[in-house]
Amino acid sequence: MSPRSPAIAPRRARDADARAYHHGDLRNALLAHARTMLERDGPEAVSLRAVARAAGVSQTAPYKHFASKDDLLATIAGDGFLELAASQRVIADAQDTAAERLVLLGRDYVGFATTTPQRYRLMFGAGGIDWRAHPPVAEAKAGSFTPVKDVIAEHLAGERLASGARAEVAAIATWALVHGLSMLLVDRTLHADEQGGEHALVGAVLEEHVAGLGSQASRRGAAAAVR
Amino acid sequence: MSPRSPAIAPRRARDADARAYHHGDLRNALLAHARTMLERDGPEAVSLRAVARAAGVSQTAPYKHFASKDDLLATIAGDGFLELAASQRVIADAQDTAAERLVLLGRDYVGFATTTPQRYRLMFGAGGIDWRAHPPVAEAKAGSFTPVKDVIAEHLAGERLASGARAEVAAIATWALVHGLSMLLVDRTLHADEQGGEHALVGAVLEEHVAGLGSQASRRGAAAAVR
DNA sequence: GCTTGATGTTAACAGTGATTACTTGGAGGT
DNA sequence: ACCTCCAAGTAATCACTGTTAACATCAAGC
Repeated sequence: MSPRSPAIAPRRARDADARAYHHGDLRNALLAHARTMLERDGPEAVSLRAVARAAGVSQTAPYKHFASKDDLLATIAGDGFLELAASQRVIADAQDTAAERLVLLGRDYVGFATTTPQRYRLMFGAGGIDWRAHPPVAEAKAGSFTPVKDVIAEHLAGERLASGARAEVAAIATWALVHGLSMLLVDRTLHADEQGGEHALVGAVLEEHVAGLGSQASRRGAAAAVR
Repeated sequence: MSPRSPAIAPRRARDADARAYHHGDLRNALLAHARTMLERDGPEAVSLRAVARAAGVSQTAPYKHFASKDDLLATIAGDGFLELAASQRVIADAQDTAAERLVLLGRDYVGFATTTPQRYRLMFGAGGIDWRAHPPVAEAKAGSFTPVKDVIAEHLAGERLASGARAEVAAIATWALVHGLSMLLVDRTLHADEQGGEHALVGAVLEEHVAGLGSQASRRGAAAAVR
């Protein structure tokens, strides 16, 4: 994201007086204030004018850096997906068992969601913005899912009956499970502290899921589902 | 929901002229138009004024029937949760195996979500309304989860090691799985037709999950998660 | 038949996203 | 050293939103 950030900052030559006519780094300042307001009030309550006020500029100044309010939010969401993807990639490439990495991936995913819950909500549709209208965001979103998909494939590689379709289903199920858990926590439908804390809850749910993935019973179940 | 609907409609005495000064059944007309616009444009784009226009009434008339826009949306969401809960209850009380009923519950749940996707988004936080500020909605929401919880408890009742905590975790995992799948379908992150259709996808995911729930492996997994 | 209260309407306020036309001032070529 | 150009700021304005206050209407009950 942040496509046009110049390699070397051409402004802010004088270092002292921050309040020139030209702001110096308004784009990033706007993003920072928007992120703060996003996490405080939620995506629906973020106002471009309020962001501009917080940055100390006129209400139309943001339009020199973002085509629209949606464009600003898309930048934040896209950065979020890239951040998530990078974090997941590191875990996926670690040395542990595939099963262990799956649990770690799940913990990391849910942790990402609960650390910046409003951003997570934004990333998954809460502002009513369709990322298909913002291709870089759509790409980053898809990319954030590939580490899980890879590790699932690896986890099921040693199995008989391990068709590609089965790995695909298992990957979708895992994503759905972790995403659903994140959503229920983020919108406060579930309260982690009533379930022994996030660590214990995510651990219990994921260990059960991953163990089930490899079991004889789940193979029978998956086979039965085809009919 | 819809608390104050009179037992017998006291107006619309003359049946012909629909355009009296008093609308006759404005409350329900507003709800109907709101539902239509909700499903067409999403919760974020629903405007109380547009709803009023659609009903052919002044923009402040809705305030005689709803305290605020959020109140109108809360009514729709609450009705949605009641509808979902009723449908789930019927399946939970059917004659099939607990395992079979779990799959049917999942199908029903995902079907509910994908039939009226924008309403489902509204019910789960899109629109930025916190149902804790609308107690009847919060109750209806909690109630829509109990059928699954009951059947999970029943499913695990025959097991050794079947502590209440384990059933609780399994219920949460199941809810998260089905809710996550619904969300991914509803916000078009996933496309059911690329996965063999919704029926096949939900079937595959749920059969695998339910089979895993009862397996030896999942018991080992759940035990391991405690550490 | 008069009063009353629920159900409408009109007018207004503050806040929003966005567009247009303007000003400013720093960077680079001559 | 100057001068031009254009990215990055501003002010004014439009259409729209949620919400409130004050006023109008009409059906029903005493």
